[in-house]
Amino acid sequence: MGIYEELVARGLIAQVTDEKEIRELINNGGARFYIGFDPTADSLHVGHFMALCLMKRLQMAGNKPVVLIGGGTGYIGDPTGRSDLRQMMTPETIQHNCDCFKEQMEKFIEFGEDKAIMVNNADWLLDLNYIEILREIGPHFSVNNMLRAECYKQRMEKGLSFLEFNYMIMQSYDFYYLHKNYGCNMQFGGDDQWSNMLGGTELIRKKTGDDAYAMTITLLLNSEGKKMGKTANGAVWLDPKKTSPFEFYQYWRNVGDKDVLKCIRMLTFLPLEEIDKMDQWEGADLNKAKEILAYELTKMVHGEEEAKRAEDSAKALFSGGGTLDMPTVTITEADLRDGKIDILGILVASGLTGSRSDARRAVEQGGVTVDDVKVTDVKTLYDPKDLAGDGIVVRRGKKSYKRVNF
RNA sequence: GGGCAGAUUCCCGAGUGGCCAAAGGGGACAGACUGUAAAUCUGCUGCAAAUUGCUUCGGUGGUUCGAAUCCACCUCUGCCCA
Repeated sequence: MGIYEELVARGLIAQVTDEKEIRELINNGGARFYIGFDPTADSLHVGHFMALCLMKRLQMAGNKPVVLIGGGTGYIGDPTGRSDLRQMMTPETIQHNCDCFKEQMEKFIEFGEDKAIMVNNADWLLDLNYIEILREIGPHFSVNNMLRAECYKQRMEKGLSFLEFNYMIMQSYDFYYLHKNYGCNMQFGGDDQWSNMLGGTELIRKKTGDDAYAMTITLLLNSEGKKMGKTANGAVWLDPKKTSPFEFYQYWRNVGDKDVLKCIRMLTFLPLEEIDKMDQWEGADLNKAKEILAYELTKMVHGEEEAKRAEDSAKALFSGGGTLDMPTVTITEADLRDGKIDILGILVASGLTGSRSDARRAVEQGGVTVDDVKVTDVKTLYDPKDLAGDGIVVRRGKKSYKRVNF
């Protein structure tokens, strides 16, 4: 089975420009492909992770990856899939984000001579001359066609600025530039990037007469059609400072039944035969699949040691027993009132609730536990002396808990 | 540049002088049931020294005993015309 067939079997491929040619190309290791990453935040998230894994798979099949960091396109902002105007980022933020991306990527992809290379489109986009570029590539774009593209259609009602309108052109130019200077013949991207990517293949054909290909990766959607890798507080980040390994583990441990196998297929490197076996699992057995998913992904992102710790903590927390390794918060003198602290104060100080009102509600609804004993009185007081040493374990709801000491 | 419409709490969206911390829905959170899933039911969703008080309806000023609601100016967004 070639790499192309494997990608299909894993459900990773969404759209391709020319199936036959692309299969031929990547199965024989002939692709020099790029994936672009726009530095919209200071950490990569799950969506990027998928793309990086795809790079790795293709690289293992002998293809040459080019990581393109959008230090230049970050100045514009991709309107795709957004209903409102992106906030413009300052050059400093963009630079900072690029640096963060670079650091994280180096953990997944090997860069170097004859391996993967990393480029930043700031290097060529920022110096473009407006008139020159207009004359060079402007004639090859039809505004009529662009307006018909799905990504802009969605914005026709809410408004689309000229700035954002140019995003597609810049991305197309990137592909063209990489084709000319690095022999890049293929682009990968999220399925929402389809129109932007087609812009590139067409520009290349019009400018050089060469064929270039594009292929999109299936967006990881859950059974309700929502993007996965998002929580109420934002994305699931790869940076352990933004999403702790435990939270990361829990996110995957908690995916819905209908989504587990899809995630395992798309995100892990487990052999397909093994996954097909899991496909037979039903009901409570699926819990095992979730453990595997969570463990595998945590291992890939944070390393084996962290994955084990997250797994142990989860087991201790949900299956009872065992002292677990948990986030600890230390109460300070400033949190005390008359030498003591009440339960509400503890909840707020530990970050388990956002405000005292919020904490009060949590207690009133019976959602707060201290050392496994339900707290029923909002006015319960604690003496800091009792919190010395190991302190107490405060739990809010089923899944959030903190150790609190003084 | 001209005309019109609009900006309400996490989101959508009602409210057009007091009964408004603001309907309804979604989401989030908590409880029950479970398998750390889904579905369902219940509660809850500005802040606090908590049967009360304080701050909030794009911004700033004003009218009024009283303003999310009325007036003036400003900012932003959409539509139409240029």
